[in-house]
Amino acid sequence: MSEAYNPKTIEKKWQKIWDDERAFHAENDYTKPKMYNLVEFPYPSGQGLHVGHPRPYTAMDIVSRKRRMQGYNVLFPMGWDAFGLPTENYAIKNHIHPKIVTKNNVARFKAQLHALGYSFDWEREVNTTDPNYYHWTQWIFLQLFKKGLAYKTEMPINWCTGCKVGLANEEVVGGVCERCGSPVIQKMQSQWMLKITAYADKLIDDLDLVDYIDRVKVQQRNWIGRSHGAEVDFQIKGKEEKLRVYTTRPDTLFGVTYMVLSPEHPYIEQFKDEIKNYDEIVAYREAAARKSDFERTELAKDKTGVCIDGLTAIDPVNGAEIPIWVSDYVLMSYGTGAIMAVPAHDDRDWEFAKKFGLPIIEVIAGGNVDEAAFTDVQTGTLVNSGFLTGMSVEEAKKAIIEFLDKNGLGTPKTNFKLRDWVFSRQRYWGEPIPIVKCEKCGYVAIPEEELPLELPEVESYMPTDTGESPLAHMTEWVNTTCPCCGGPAKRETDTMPQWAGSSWYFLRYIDPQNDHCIADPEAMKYWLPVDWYNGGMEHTTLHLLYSRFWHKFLYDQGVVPTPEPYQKRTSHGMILGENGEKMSKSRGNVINPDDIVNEFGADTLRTYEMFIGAFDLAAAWSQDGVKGCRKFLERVWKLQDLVTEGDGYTPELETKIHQTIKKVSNDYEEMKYNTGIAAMMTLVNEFYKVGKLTKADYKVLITLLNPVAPHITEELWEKMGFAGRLYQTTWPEFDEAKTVEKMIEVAVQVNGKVRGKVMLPVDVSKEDAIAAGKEAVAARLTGTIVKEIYVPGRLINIVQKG
RNA sequence: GCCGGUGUGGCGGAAUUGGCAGACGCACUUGACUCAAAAUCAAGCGGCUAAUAACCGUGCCGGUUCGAGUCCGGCCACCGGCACCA
Repeated sequence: MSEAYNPKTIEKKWQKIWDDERAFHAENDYTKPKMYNLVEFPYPSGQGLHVGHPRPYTAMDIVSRKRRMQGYNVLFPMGWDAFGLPTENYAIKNHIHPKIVTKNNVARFKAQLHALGYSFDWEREVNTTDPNYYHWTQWIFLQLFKKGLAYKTEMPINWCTGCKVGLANEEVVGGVCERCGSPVIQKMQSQWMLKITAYADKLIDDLDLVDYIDRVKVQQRNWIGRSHGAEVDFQIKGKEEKLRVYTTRPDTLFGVTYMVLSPEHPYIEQFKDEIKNYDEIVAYREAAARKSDFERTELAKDKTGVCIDGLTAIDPVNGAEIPIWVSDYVLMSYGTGAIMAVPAHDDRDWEFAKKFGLPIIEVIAGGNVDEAAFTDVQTGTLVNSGFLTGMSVEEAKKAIIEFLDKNGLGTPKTNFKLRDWVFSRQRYWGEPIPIVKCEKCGYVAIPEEELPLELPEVESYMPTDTGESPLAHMTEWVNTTCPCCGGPAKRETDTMPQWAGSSWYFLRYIDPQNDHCIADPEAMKYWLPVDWYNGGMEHTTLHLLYSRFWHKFLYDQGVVPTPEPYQKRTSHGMILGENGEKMSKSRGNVINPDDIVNEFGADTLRTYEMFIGAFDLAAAWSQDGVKGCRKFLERVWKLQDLVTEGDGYTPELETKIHQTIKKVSNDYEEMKYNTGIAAMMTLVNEFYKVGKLTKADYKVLITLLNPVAPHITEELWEKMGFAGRLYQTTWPEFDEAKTVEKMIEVAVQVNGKVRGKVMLPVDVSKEDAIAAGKEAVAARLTGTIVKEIYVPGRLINIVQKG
């Protein structure tokens, strides 16, 4: 009898051996086929590891371990995304330097990850708060600055009243701060911006080059929000000036019955003398400005507006004189801040026209514009539209854009919803922006030799209500000289957002110690792109988009060798509490992974998280389910007592073994871990049914299981006296011919209902199969047979009438 | 409102993509072992049934097909994202 399975000792033992043997170190051996697997590096929070972390980490660990055994040079690194507000807030509250807080948190996270037995190459560990790392984050910023893609501008920003910091649009969710839930207000502030919009087209188009799961691509496309249309000029009656609008439906130009300006449109000021009801319009503008984001959303259905008395526009295609309104349903921040309204074919314009009694002119037949706007672009035909009449929407669009262009009345135009990236944060615990402001020279980059520009020590990390970073109080640090003219200058005191360090970290893993550049170009050429990147859906329009942007910029600068950073992107589902709700302290349903490791072992936790359900869907925790997985590992452990000497597979299980190798190998690659584990459970059950197994049988089982449960299998490998280490062995092969059963049970249906079964040889002819099937259900064949179907290896269906 | 996802036993979930619905696991029931319990092992386990008979059964309604969880049309519910983007 073998001794009891004791994960505590086994797991520590093997973790030490793997460390000592540098088992998972990825060499820059360019002769071997490579695979670069990436998981999102964690933010080392004070709470420690969450049970959500091991799900993606174990999944990619499985793929990495399997591919190593298949001969790949696998890079599977880990690091720390350690700048960020929670650390800073904790530091303020407890009067500890954020550096110390970070160090402690990293140590704890690392110990926890280590205890889970991941095959990370710890020699390539990176930390975004390390000056040797953020040296290169700053360097990338300087390249962006030099190419005009980083600029400073005074603009209204999203100001979180809780965190006292500016936020990117992507960080504001439903009018409140994504992180702390405090209300977000608009505040004028001078901000560093990154021109991500310059890459909007490439960020959409190049999605065709990569293998991302569809929902990621769809979400990125929607977020970037590209639309094709035209800008059209409307003459303002009696003036030189024209009113320029953006429309995606220039084909409806004959149906324009009014125009709308955004309340902030400059023409309101410019033509204030002509506008007879100027006071009324200013009052409307002020009322609109006072609306909170929440109110604007809530009131979206109920349109408001004021007609400008004294200004009208002329329709460029038919000379009609059109009133101009002001309404807050038109945004200054998109297009030209003004629209042509076609109530017959736009829902919003239709609502507005109905409310204010404006005319509705149908120009596309196909609907009933008295009832609702007709917005279908597939089926309608143009009417009441001069030279466009009779055309389809598509034809009309082409024709009108050509017409406008030729006559100087408008131009084709593409617009995006994507805005530039607000890159300043008024906080301490981030990368200093390596720029100084000189009275004479303006904003000047600090010389690259001076990088890294390190964070100075400050007395207080407290953020301020004035919107200034804590760094602003460090006068001896702030006051410096201009690298350009030598005159007095001030350092930028804003820091970078947390997204900065994570936008390029996968490059640094390739060559983490390099002092001369981001990473050695030869090494990047070998390792890039990342072959497989798994991460959370919540990062789709943030981190994933930002890092694609930076990578594309670096590609254009010749720094990196590939246009896209990640070849394949997959995403895992969330782990929910036992009650099916999101885990949180306030709900009291948090599971601590340390407790599971202590009670059941890391291998059990890993197995359970992979067995819990489909990898891409959310799944609720179940403590009983954890026990079930421990039981499975116990059964694998105890099989050692049933092992007999012998080279080949147990004859009666040979087919099953080949099938299992095939199934598990495929399932790991397709992230169907739950069914792969189920297949191994079935095989274990078969071994117990037979009552014995050969060494060869056992070898296959523990090799297949190794990526999921690496410690127990490595221990069993040693106990069985197999040569070398399990992690160094090769992945088992299957013989396709041997995965096929010789005799197959086939269902026999009569009129589509199963009425019997027959055992048939796999290669039976259709005629013989049907004959055997008829015999099996002879008693039921009372009518006239009209059809006989045989699906090889599956079923026979006899269709009869009467 | 728009976009995406999901809906299958008491529960988590399978189903080779149009071919025997419920693999695997949990929970439960019964039996063995035990003074007893736990653990372990064995058997059972969708509903209706005396039944291993028949029938019903994959959110709802309809359709295509010899055959539908899977395809088509029309709904409903829940989850996630976006939200006056012209």
